[in-house]
Amino acid sequence: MESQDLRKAGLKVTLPRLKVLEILETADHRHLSAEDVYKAMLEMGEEIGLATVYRVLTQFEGAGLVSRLSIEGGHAVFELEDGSHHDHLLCVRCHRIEEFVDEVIEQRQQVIAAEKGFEMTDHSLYIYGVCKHCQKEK
Amino acid sequence: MESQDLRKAGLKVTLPRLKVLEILETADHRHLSAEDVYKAMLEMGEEIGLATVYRVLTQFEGAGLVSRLSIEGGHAVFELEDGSHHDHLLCVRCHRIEEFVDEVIEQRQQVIAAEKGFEMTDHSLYIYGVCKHCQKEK
DNA sequence: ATGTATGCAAAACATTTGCACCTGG
DNA sequence: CCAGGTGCAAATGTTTTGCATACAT
Repeated sequence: MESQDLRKAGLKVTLPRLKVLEILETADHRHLSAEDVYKAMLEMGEEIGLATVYRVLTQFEGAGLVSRLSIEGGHAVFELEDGSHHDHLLCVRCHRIEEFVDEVIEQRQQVIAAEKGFEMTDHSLYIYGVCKHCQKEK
Repeated sequence: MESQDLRKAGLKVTLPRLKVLEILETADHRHLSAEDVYKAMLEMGEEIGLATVYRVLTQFEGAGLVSRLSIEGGHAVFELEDGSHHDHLLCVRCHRIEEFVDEVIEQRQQVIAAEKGFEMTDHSLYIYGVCKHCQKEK
């Protein structure tokens, strides 16, 4: 029951929050923009303001329930946090997003940060390309 | 003489363009936002509109004279293109930006893209951390 | 009750665009 | 001279905020 997750995060269990969680869990793609969530809510027949969606997603991010991807080109995208770190591959044609994990890269990053005298706190890696699907199409 | 570079790119050699190039070449840091360039121009006593800075930088990007970094947190940053591909390390405290090249990571990215059936067109990698300098300060 | 959450509209940002005027070749 | 470039102001798109109202505990 996700109400617990909300309470644990110090957030009151409200309808909008539960609905946003539900959408993140049941949507066909794991990666949704605030706008996507907003539209999905309306389609579900739930009243909500876009501002609330942003507020809720930001709070969820702070609580570690979701993570925010900062993709090139304006709007942010959110995904449910499942504890497993991973990076992303993005199709420049259809905007499909895939995930991957690569230990070699993870380690090299540590080494590079150390070489430069940085205490690494985070990193972001996006590989852009044309996915299988879109290659066929033309 | 950089007028040549402009002409080669099919751009008229105008004062604003030359000045923007000059600022990119002589600024103390290699990485400047449009706003930074704009302010530098004004300080130099040159009249320019912010819109022009954006237009010029975008054209330069198209011409391969500069590249655009899409860092987290809103505004884009531009650097003079020197032909050598590299990625970036960013200090989360002082916002210093350092560059690095790592063949191992470059290759792994190719492999990952291939495994996922992507034709890789580009990638963006940013390592965030606390730089040497900022570690001492506190 | 009472401190949070919400919705709406307005503000804030970074960036882009329309348009009349100016300028380089 | 004339296509292309510039400045300004207004438009854009995304995200944030102020404030009065509504709700969870």
